[in-house]
Amino acid sequence: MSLLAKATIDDVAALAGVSMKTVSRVVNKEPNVRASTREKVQAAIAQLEYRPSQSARSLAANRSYVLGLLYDNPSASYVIDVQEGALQTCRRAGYDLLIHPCRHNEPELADEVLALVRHSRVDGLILTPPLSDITQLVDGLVEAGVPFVRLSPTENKQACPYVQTNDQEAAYDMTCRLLELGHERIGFIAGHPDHRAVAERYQGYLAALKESRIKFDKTLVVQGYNSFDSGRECAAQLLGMNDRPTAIFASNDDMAAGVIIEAHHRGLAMPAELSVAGFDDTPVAHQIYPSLTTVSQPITEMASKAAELLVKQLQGKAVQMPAAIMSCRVIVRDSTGKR
Amino acid sequence: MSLLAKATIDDVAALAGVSMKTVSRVVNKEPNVRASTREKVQAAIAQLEYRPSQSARSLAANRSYVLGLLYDNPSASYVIDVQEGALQTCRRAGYDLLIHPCRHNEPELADEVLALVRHSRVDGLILTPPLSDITQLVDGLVEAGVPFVRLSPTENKQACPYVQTNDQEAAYDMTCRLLELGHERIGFIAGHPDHRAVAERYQGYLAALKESRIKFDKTLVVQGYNSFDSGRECAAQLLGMNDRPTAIFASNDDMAAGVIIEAHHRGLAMPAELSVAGFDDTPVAHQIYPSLTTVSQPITEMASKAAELLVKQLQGKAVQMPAAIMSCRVIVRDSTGKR
DNA sequence: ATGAAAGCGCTAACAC
DNA sequence: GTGTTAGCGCTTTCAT
Repeated sequence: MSLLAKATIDDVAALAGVSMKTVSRVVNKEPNVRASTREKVQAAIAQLEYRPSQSARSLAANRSYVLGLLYDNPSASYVIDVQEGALQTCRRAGYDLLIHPCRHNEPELADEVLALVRHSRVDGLILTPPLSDITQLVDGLVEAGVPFVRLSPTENKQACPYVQTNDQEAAYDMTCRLLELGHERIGFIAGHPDHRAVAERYQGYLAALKESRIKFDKTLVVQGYNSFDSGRECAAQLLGMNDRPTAIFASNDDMAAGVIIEAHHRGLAMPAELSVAGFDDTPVAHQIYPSLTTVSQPITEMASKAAELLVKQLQGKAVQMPAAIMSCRVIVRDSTGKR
Repeated sequence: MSLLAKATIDDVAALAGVSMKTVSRVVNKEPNVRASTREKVQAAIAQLEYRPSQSARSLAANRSYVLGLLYDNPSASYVIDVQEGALQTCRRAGYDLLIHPCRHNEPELADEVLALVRHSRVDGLILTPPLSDITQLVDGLVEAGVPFVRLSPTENKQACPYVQTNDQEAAYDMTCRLLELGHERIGFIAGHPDHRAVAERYQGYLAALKESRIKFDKTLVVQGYNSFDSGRECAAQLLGMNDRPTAIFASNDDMAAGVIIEAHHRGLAMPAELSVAGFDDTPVAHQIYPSLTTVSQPITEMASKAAELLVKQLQGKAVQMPAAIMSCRVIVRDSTGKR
């Protein structure tokens, strides 16, 4: 058991018959090492089970090899997926991931995050919605020169590299499907205004209606706040109308679940009397009755890609600013049907 | 903007007119510093906004000030809650948290984790179910002398400090309630055998039945695997019986959600024709129809407490091995009612 | 109660 | 292509 061994770079250098610096070059994949030398060193590393000390290299290089992941999202599954994606890249690139839940409406958020960067030795940050659109935070990071990337930002897109999905297009597709099913009165529950990425899904709904021959009725659009409870309240409002909608499209699954509950309590059969659609494909979507037609996003891939962009940036490689755009896909389940 | 300042321990020492070592004593709350000296130093620290460099102290002290959180749990909300609790303690105690999802049935799990400890400079580990009961892992950590704590272990309890809940008692209570509602045929869906903490809830069900005048019918107990789908399959089996149960108690909420779906598909009214109970109080419990009667555990507090025990251990303080036992509570919602 | 000196294991800057 | 020399900012002895 070589658990106590703790080989250092000097041990490797001695065994390989080279200098410390050469070992360092091999470890850090720097150029200017002869192939044969590299192999000797690698053999020594393997034999001694040498692993560089992160603290030593952090101290010497003044970098932490830690990425910070910032989030303020009530959806546990979203956060877990983002973590998973970020971790995949971190493992590949030799970084650690520091998770940092915070409050997007905390007035001193920017200071808090800058303190994290300064004191908790984080080399760069990954911002997720709704933090991606907190102007004060984004500006603060740019000003302080902190490397960062964002998931699904909706504004200030030149501030940093980012990854996003075609949400609006997917919302457009979903609305078109409902129209094709014969629905003419389609209620829409808008997302939390602070959570721009969700809020903007409304544009897709609008676009689809404009293309159709249906006249837009603004009383069919109600403001939600992304939570199950707000979804239920919005549904109560929509379903209480004299000429109630035959379909309701909620900007996320939690709200759609609220719609379904409210419909159950009103004794409405779904999809016979009411079609319901959501967005996100969270676990609840297939755990409720009827199972929810929704839109799935490649969250893990987005996060993994975002972390890659950040690592590239940290390695000094130019990152293409036009960013990565990934595709959502509509998942049809049992909650939608013909009018 | 003192963002570039980067005061070091020398700067503080100079300003306070003391030696580096004295500053170090103050920062680390060591004894043998006169109160007046301490104050001078603290003033200097405040004025310079000094924060110790983690990498420097890690290198010098040969500790990382990082705790590792290990998990392999399909419930995103459980993991998020555990993270939150662990983070609370980490923030207070000056530690960082490294998250490490893994596979409990991976044959080389123990080696993987030991490599993490050895190379990723983690001072101690927090194990969550079902990892808390992976004998090979637990034994490996003990043998290697790695400090660790566990959440909800069911065996080998002397191996390390731990925190647990009175699951079995809560399962007993829940079963009693169903009996009081007049149910005489209560189906039970057991938890995944690998996930001992969940699996042992069965004992509570058994105990309650034994105390009652109801005769135990083993055909009412089916083996689940903690997932929604397995819950649904088990429900299909139970509800397909000639003399089907009037209540079903599933060992966790995901399986209970599966039961509810299956009942919907069979056109059974709940709770009129079937009562359903779950365990865990995950978000889905109040998002489904009917809302689910279940048991709530103080997950965040457990994780926070566990991290505290670990930190104490790392600080060399003796940890009381009898460990902390926290209470669950039954939450009655709409899925249960009189027979 | 306080201080001086010696590293911790690595990278950076500059030789050669 | 490779080696030498200084630190990075702390904690640890061990003095005093």
